Amino acid sequence: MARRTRERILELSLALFNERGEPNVTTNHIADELEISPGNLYYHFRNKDDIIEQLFARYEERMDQALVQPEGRLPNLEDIWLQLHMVYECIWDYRFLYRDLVDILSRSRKVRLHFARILKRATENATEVLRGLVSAGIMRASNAEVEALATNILVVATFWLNYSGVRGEKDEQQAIQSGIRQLMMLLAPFLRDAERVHLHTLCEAYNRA
Amino acid sequence: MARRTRERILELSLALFNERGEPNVTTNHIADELEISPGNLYYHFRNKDDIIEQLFARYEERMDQALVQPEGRLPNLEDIWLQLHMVYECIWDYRFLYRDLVDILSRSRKVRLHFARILKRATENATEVLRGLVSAGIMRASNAEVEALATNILVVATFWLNYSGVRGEKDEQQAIQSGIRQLMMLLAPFLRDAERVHLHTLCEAYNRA
DNA sequence: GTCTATACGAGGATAGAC
DNA sequence: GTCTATCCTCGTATAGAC
Repeated sequence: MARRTRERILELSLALFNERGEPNVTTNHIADELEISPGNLYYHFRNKDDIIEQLFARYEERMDQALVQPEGRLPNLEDIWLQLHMVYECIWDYRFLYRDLVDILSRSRKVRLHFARILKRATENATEVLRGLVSAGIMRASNAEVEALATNILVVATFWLNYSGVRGEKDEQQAIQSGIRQLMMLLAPFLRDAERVHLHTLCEAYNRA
Repeated sequence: MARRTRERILELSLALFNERGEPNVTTNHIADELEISPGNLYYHFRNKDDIIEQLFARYEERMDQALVQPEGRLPNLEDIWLQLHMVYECIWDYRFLYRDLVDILSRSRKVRLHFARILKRATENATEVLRGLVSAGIMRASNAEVEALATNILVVATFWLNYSGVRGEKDEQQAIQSGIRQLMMLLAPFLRDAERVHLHTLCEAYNRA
């Protein structure tokens, strides 16, 4: 039962962190709900931060997958939409990280460095996609504009769930859909007219879905 | 010395919250640094949340002032720049609120409602300014675009200091300047060519300042 | 208004038996 | 691997003297 208990601790921790916020979940809560002893929990993990670091490692792996680019061809608007969906799903599944981002990063150098890496990679990814759109003639923007746009995409993506949560939005799918639309509206003004119409059609379609 | 002590508690609390993060500052820390007793602190405030609510009231008043529109004329780009500066200065001075926004809002219904009010007012303000630019012919955008743009401005403004902090930026003026530039880059693609050039000149000027 | 002293509970963590 | 028992520390908050 060793692996199993360790796994159950991680799963429940993630669920409780997401639901109640990491600062509001103690090791005792976790042990209680699993009906194991606190001592047992501390057999499997050095401390609470250890649990968070293990969860972060899974988050990082998942996000890395979501940031993989299709090889050998330029992405179209549907590709982008799909990728944003995977990114937001990942953020949603580990939203406790984003809810208390500054505190969590301040407590662990390791997590801080790895999060910086993810942010860097995501920025490069966004920049690359945007440059692809520009060189395909789908989008028109200067280098400075691409850079600023990539940053704004990162900021909005990183904090959208916090923002929509503060605004009272509770439904996951709703929050994710509106998050994607916000990002798309960020790059819409740079698109050619034909592509802008295409984007609007996509938005309409997903609004009804 | 009554008013004075109360005032000193509020001032130091704000400074410590901003510096170390609200969750990492206890009432004992505050009392210690002021060289007063914990009991004395609790004579002036019911509890820690009471201190936060008082600080929030000051924040709210300050932000309300920053959101006042000049009467009787449409704002130009310099007006907008100045207003954004006042907004960011206010956010900076109360950045502990933004650092742990979700947690702080979850603990106090009062603060939650008032923050929602500020967010609403800021969104209306942004929308109004954008509509002004559109009707003055300085900017071209549909209603849907104005709405999405206003939301993105709010998201970026709300979380910019967190984002730039996570990225390692420590200098206040630097962070604020880059925050303003990011917001300006958000509306740049909607501006007429002449105004876009004007904006770039402004950016250059402030970059050197 | 301010202090001293203290109660109380919570959370993190460990020792040692089984 | 798991449990029981326990410790320690910290943070909040109050009582009562001055």
